[in-house]
Amino acid sequence: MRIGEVAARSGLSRDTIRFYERNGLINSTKGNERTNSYRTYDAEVVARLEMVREAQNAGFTIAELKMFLRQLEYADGNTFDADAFLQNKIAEVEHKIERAQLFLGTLRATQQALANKVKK
Amino acid sequence: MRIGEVAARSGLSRDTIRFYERNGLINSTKGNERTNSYRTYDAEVVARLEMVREAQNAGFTIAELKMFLRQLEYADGNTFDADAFLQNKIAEVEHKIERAQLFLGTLRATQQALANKVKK
DNA sequence: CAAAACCATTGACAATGGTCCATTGTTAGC
DNA sequence: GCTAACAATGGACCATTGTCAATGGTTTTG
Repeated sequence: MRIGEVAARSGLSRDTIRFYERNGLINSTKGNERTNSYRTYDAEVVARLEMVREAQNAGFTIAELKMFLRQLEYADGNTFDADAFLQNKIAEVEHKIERAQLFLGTLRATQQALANKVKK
Repeated sequence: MRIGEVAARSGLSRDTIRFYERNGLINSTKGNERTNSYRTYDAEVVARLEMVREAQNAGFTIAELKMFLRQLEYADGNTFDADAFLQNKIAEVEHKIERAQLFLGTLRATQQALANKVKK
């Protein structure tokens, strides 16, 4: 499929998709028609973009994502790095979740306090 | 206390603290000595900076934090906005946590897949 | 009292994650 | 065949979140 369709399916702008491609998060091939220079995207990139969004939400930077996705691809030779990297990231995300839950408590308490103030 | 102590206690740089103050996340007063222009910080700002860090971790931008902290201060008149704002934010953080947990699953699965590949 | 450490202010710089624009070319629909 | 919509490329631009350096003054300390 072409970039427009990827954009429509993923909800991202074409510019963003190209930006991600420049940064190595996805890739495309040259397309058959030799009349143009349009790129062709595999259907799987949509899923991949989905994952990118999840990972970003979890605090991954684009540089980290690039590494992570490379590991998904051909995790053969340098598996040591990959494992350590993942281990780190997992711990990081876990920690982040814990702290978010704490903060959620703060938010709820604030809401509560506010409600009381109103009733009074 | 002066900015240096705040920095030491909070673990943030003086520049960052000033940056936060410029952006309305904390404030200071003028200090008694009229020989200098040093600012004085209340002890509570350290706790406040702590909360700022938590909130940022949970995805708050500085602009949002500013609003939130203002509500904590004098949530009297416009409590409607504050409540809606908090409600929104709570839902947002909850959603974020859920997604982070999903992604954590992906990370673990990847780690698992990698481990299997190695054993093979 | 001299030097080291601290403070305020200003403005430049930087990294991250995009977004927008202009230009040029291609394709699709009427 | 014309026009609208789509695509590629390059570079400018943007907001956010800080960080750094220069300058000029103040305080602390040995």
